[in-house]
Amino acid sequence: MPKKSAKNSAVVAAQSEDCQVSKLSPAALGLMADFFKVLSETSRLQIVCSLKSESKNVTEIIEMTGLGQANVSKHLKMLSQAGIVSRRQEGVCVYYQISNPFIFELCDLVCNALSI
Amino acid sequence: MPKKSAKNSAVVAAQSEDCQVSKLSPAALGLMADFFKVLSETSRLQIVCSLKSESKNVTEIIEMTGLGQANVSKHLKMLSQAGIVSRRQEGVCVYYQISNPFIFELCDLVCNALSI
DNA sequence: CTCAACTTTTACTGAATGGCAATATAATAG
DNA sequence: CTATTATATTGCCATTCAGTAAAAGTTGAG
Repeated sequence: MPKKSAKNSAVVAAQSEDCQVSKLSPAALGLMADFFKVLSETSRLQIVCSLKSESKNVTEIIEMTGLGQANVSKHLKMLSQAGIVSRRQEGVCVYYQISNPFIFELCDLVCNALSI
Repeated sequence: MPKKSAKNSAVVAAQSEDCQVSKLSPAALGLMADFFKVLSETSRLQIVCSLKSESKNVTEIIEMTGLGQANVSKHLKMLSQAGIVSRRQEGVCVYYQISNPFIFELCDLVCNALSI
């Protein structure tokens, strides 16, 4: 089983033992902490959820979430820098989409663990 | 009917459809955000990792992580309130242990996704 | 070109929080 | 009882950051 093919699905990778958090250096844990931090705000989770079914432009995200325009723009920048969403410009509109559906698997995992 | 053969881990929960993050109310997303926030600090991840193999008392955690005493105490309180660790007193010592090993599956999932 | 629509950036404020030192509390030994 | 060890709490400071309004930047239409 080559690692390279396993990387296609984050879940598969988790079931193999390529990486174990308990072996990481504090610096590596910092990267992981940064990732969790991006998901640690309700507004950003709302934005992620609004992109579940299809890509949307900023105005559509604003309408779906009810968040302020400047706020959505900043959150999208953070989500983009974290690799969670990707950006695509079409004319005057900018569309965002989920980069890796792994994020929904992760959230559903937590959702079930918390029995929300 | 499960898609694939048995997988006896929290991943199974993610593959079933008990809960989907995309259907949650903002309030429910807030609970999830709070959970991620607990994991969004390097120090707390260090503490969690120090408890991977066995339960430890506060002094042992301080020694393993190199963090300050007051800090460790506060972080343990947060981890405890989040249900990630549990507390057990033995004489003058207080031992903490991971409440649910699910947390390591979660972290390993992220660890692989980030290719750390 | 100008104008309008869409998005990003900047400047600001208030709230939350990590780390630290000092103090307080708890349990046990002597 | 007092002393010691272990843990928890409090007060303070510096930093981070979500939210907002205003300004700036970008794109396409006419």
